[in-house]
Amino acid sequence: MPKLGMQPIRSSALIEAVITEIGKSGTMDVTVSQIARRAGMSSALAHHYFGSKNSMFVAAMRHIMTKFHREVRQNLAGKTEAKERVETLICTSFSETNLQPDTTSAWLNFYVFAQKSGEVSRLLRVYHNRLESNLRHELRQLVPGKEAIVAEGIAAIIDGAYIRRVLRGKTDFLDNPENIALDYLHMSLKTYGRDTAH
Amino acid sequence: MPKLGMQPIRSSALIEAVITEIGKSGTMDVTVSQIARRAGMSSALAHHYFGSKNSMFVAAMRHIMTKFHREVRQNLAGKTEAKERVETLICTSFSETNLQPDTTSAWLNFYVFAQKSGEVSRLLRVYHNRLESNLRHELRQLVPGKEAIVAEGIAAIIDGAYIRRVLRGKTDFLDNPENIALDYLHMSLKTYGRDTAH
Amino acid sequence: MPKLGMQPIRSSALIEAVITEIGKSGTMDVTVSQIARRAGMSSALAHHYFGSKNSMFVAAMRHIMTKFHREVRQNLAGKTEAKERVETLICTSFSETNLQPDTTSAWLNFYVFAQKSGEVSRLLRVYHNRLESNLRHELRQLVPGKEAIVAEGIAAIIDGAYIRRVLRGKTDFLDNPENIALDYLHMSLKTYGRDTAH
Amino acid sequence: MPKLGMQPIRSSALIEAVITEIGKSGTMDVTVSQIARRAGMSSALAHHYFGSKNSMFVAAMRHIMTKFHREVRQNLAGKTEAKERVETLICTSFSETNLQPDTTSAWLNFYVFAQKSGEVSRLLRVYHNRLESNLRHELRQLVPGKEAIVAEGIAAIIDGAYIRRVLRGKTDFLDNPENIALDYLHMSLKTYGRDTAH
DNA sequence: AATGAATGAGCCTTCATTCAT
DNA sequence: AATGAATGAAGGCTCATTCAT
Repeated sequence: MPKLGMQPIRSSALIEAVITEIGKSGTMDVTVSQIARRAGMSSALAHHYFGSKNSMFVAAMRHIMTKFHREVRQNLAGKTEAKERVETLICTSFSETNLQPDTTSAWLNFYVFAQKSGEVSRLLRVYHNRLESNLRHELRQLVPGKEAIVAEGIAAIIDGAYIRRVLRGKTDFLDNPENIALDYLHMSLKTYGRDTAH
Repeated sequence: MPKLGMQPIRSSALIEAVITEIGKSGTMDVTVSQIARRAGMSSALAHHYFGSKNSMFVAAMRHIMTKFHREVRQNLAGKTEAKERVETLICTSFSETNLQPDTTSAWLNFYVFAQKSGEVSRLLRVYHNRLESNLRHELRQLVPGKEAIVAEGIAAIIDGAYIRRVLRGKTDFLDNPENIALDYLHMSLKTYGRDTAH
Repeated sequence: MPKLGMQPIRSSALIEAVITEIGKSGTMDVTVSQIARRAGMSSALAHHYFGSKNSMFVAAMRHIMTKFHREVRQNLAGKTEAKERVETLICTSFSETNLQPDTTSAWLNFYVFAQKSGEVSRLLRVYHNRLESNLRHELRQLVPGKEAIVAEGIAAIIDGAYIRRVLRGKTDFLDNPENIALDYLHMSLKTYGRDTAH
Repeated sequence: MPKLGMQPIRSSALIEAVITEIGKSGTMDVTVSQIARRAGMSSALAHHYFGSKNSMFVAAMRHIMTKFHREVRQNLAGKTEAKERVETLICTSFSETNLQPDTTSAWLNFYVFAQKSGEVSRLLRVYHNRLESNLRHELRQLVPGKEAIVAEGIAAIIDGAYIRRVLRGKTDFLDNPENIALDYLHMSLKTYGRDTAH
C-alpha cells in the first residue's frame, strides 16, 4: 500500500499557502506555482488535489469563514444577555486571529473576487446574512424598531475598519478598532434603547 | 486657432473606459485591448498616450479622486458652521455621482490595488489624510478630545457602506446609506459634544 | 499606417504549415509552435489569426477540400458524356496534386479527427455527399437501378486506395491506383450497363 | 494448483479497455487513466503490466489482428475451392465481430498511428502481406496474370468500406458492405477469369 | 499485487508591449 | 495621429511515468 492519507495534509497546506501568498502580494494575482511552492509541493500536485486554481481560492475562502464561525460560536457560548452577545460578535470580528494581516488581506480580496465568482459570492452572502441575522436577533430586544439600521451600522463599521486596516498595513492604525463599533453600539442603546437607564 | 491636439480627448476617453470596464467585470482583470476598444481606439494608441497599463489605472484613480474633491469643495462653499460642514462631507461621499456602480466598483478595486502599486497607495493616503484632517478640523470644535475617534468612525462607516454596496449590487441595499453615518455623527455629538443642547 | 494586408499571407502560410507538419509527423499530434515555426512566425501570431489550434485544423481541412473541388470542376468542364465524367471524377481523385504525401496524410488524419470535431465531421459529410451525388447522377444513365451501389463501390475504392497509399509511404505502391477504380467502373458498365455493347 | 497470476487477466482487461476507449472517443487521445479506470485498476498498475502507454496500443493492435486471423483460419477450414476461399476472406473481413464499432474505430486509428510507431507499422505490414498473399494465391488460379491488381482491388474495397463505416457511424451505411467486394470479385472473374462459364 | 503520491515536461492560450508604416 | 503586425514571457492545466509502501 502506498503512502496514505496525504490529502488532508496537502489540502490544508495549500489553503494556508493561498492565504499567505495573497497576503504577501496583496492581490489574487498569485500563480499556482507560487502557492504550491510555498506549500512545499509541485503545482501539478496542487491541481491533483484541487482541480483548479479557482477551487483553491474558494476552499481558502471557505476555510477563513469556517474558522470565523467556529470562533464566534465558542465566544458566544454561555452568554445569554443580548447586549453582551452583540459585544461578543463585534469583538470576535476584531480578535487577534481575525486581524492577522494575511487573513484580512485575503478577506478583502475575496470581497472583490466575489464579483467574478458565483461561488464566492454565495459564500459571502451566507456570511453576511448569518452575521446580520445574529445582530438583528439580539438588537430587536435592545433597540426595538431600529434593529435593522443599527445592525447595518455595526456591519458597515466592521467592514470599514477591516478595509482601512488592510490599507494602512501594520503601522499607524488605531490599536483597538473594535472601540468604534462598541461606541456606536452603546450610543445607539442610549439613543434608541428601551431601557434608557442602561 | 490651431486644431486642438487629440491628447486630452483620448486621455479622458481612456480614463472613462478604464472605470467602465472595471465596473463591468468587477475586477481589474481587464485587458488593455478591452479598455481601448471601449474608448474607440487601438490598444497601441492607448499605450502611446499612457505608456503602460499601470499608468492608465493610476490616471483613472486620480480622476475619481479629483472629481470627488471638486465636488466636496463645491458643496462646502459658503457653509461655515462645523456641524453642517461635517454633514456635507458625509453626504457628498454618498452623492449620486459617487454611488455610480462603476465608480464604487473601481474605487474598491483601487483600494486592493494599492497593495501592489506604490503610486496608488500614495494617492489613497493623500485622500484619506485630506478627508480625515477635514473631519478632524471640524470635529475638534464639536467633540473636543474625541475628534480622532469620531473621524475614524465616520470614515470607517463610509468605506464600509461603499464595500457593502459594491458587494450587494444594485438591489437590496439601504436606500440612504448616509443615514448611518449621520446617525453616528449626531449620537456622537450628543454623547461627547461640548454643547449638549445641540 | 502600419504594414497592411498580412492576414491572407499569414493565413495561407499557416494552412500550408499545418498540412506539412501533419504530413511530416503522420499525426495530428503537432504543436502550434511547430506549425507556427514552419510558417515563419510566432505561435502567438498564429493564434492572433486563427484564434485556436482547432480553427487551424478546420481551415486546413477546408482548404484541401476547396482545392479538390476546384480541380474537379475544372476537369469536368466541357465534358458531357456520362462515362467520361465518371472517369474524370475518379482520375481527379488520384491526380498528382491530390496524391501529394502530405495531402493524403492530412486527409486521412482529418477523417479520424472528424470523430472529435463536429465541424470537420460536417465538412466531410458535405464532401462525401457531393461526390456521391455527382457519381450517382452520372451512373443513373449508365447503370440504372444500380447507381447507388456502384457509386458506393467507387467511393470505397478511392478511400481504400488513399489509406493504403498513406500507409505504405512513397515506396512500393501501385503506380496507377486509379486503374482499380476505373476497372471497377468498366466492369460494372459491362455487367449492369444499359448498353452492353459498350 | 497455485492460484493463477493476475497478469493474463489484467492484460486482457486492459487491452479490451484500450479498444473500448478508442472507440468511445474516436481518437487515440485517450489517457492511461481512462483506460485503467475502465479496466478496473489504477494507472500505475497498467504501467506495471505494460511498461508504457505505447505498449498498450501495440498490444491492442496485435490482439485485434490475432483475433482476425484466428477467425479467418476457422472460416477457411475445410474449404478447398479457390473462389469459395476468396469469398470467405472477404466475408470474414465484414463479419459481425469485425464490424463492431469499437473495433473498426480502433482499427482505423491504428492505421494512422502506424505512421508514428514502427512497431505498429510492422504489424500492419504483416497483416497486409498475409491477406494479399492469401488473396493472390487463390486468385492466381482464378484470374491468372491479373491476381495482383484484383487482390489490391479487393483489399482497397475492404479498407475503404471500413473507413466509410467508421465515418458515418452506426446509421445510414449499406447493410451489406461485403456485397461491393463480392461484386467486384465476381465481375473480375467474369472479365479476367480462366473459366468464363463460371 | 496494487495504488496513492508525486513530478517534470510540455502545450495551448493570453496579453502587455513594441515597431514599422 | 494612428494602427495592424508581431512577439516574449508567462500561466493554468494535463499527463505519462516513477516511487514508496
